[in-house]
Amino acid sequence: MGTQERKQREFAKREQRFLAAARSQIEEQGLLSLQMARVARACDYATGTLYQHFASKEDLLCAICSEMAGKRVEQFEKVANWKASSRERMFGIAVADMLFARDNPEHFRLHQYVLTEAVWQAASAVRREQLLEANRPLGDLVGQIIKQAIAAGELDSRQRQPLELGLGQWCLVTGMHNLVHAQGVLELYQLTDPYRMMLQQVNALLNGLGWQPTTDPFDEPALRQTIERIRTELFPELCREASS
Amino acid sequence: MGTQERKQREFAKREQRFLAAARSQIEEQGLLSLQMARVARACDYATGTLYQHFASKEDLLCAICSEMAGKRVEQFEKVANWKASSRERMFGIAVADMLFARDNPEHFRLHQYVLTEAVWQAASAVRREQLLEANRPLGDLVGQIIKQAIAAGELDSRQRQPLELGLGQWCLVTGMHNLVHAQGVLELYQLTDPYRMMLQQVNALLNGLGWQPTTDPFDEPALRQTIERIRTELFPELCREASS
DNA sequence: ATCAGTTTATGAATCCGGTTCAAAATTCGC
DNA sequence: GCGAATTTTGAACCGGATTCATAAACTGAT
Repeated sequence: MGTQERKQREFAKREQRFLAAARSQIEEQGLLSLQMARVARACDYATGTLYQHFASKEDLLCAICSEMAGKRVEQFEKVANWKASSRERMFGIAVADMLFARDNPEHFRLHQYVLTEAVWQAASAVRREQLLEANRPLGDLVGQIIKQAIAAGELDSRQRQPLELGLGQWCLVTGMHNLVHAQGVLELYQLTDPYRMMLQQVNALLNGLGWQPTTDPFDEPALRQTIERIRTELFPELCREASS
Repeated sequence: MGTQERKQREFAKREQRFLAAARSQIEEQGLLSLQMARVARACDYATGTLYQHFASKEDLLCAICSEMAGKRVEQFEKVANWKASSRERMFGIAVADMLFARDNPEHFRLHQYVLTEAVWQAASAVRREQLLEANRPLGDLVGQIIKQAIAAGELDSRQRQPLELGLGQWCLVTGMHNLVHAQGVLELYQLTDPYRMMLQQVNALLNGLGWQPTTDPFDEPALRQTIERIRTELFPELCREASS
């Protein structure tokens, strides 16, 4: 029966509208002043209708995060399918994330907030699962790259699971996203251009894992050139300057 | 005049009591159900009195974080003053943090929450500054170790600022604390014993930076032995098992 | 087209807990 | 001991998330 499906489609569409409205409110006024009633009003619905979709405000935030995660996965996919060495692609993952962070400044802030105990617990189990699932491909893609590196003899697995080897870069990148959003911390130590530094450390880490071919992490011109190449080849639509 | 000072002391003491009460409530019932009125009641004061000390709930959380940061600094100091090579001390910092995380399971959860935009903005400027200052020694101590490593010829600075070189480990550790507290993420990829993996990646990173003497990150017995040595020599009071 | 039954939308009322502030209690200086 | 100044009190206030009784819309059968 077609009516059933049409309804479902319309329901899904409405959810999109709610999510878009919420996102735009966050972008304009910050996470702090997001109000459920306003989101509903902005889409010409009553508050209660919004609650047909989201069990709570935190649930809504979780859903926004899942949506964004999809976009991030797309960027990771481009890198994973890139015709380049395993090492270049692994490094490309970090670059992609840096570009993603610049293109979606609110995303990691929100992500950080959502993963907080207080928020996480207040979201529905379904949404939590959904967010985890939306993020799973990120790990899977990185895992693939690592497997290929091992198969190609460019990395010695040392009998580790693929993701175990990639965990360091994962944490390094996550940690930097955090640091960047922690108002005042980087300033405290006068660290500027954090993502450039992050990429240097990523290269050092990959060298330390023995991932071939090794590169000089502190060769700045080469670093800039690599970043530029990745941007133009894989993300031509992101045309902003390379400087942080 | 002595009365003035006595008052100040008593005021400070009361603040301690409030902080302790809040901490114990968080420990017992979770961040979610911390209530200002309950904290005040638990210390036999009225709600308003609590607000003489803390401008807001978030302000209180920030203060708790600062207090804990002091304890963390003490642990870092022990490592920094340890009679051991620069490389061992740098690695020791990561171990100290791992032990701290086990000993204070709530700390990093809270820290993560407090650094969130929504919470950070709601704390008073004074508290924010105080928290940053409480954390500054962490970076300073690491910076010292790095300087000494360079001076001793165990690390090539490549004309970087000390902390720039240490940023990778910093992010790696921070990222892991985050991951560990993000319910469900590690399970998703069946990663167990995350801190052991973190320490391996730290060693790989230090190797990649050319920090002498290099070690084999995946030599498990050696890793366990090193951790055990650090624990017994520096943190005899933390006597729990080494397994995660 | 009409009707009973069912689903969905509405938004005012409820609830919750953080925050305030006028009144009460205490302390201070004399 | 007394009036002024300071501190404490906790009930009232307030904002905003959430609920739910009611109204509206839809469904499918006659």
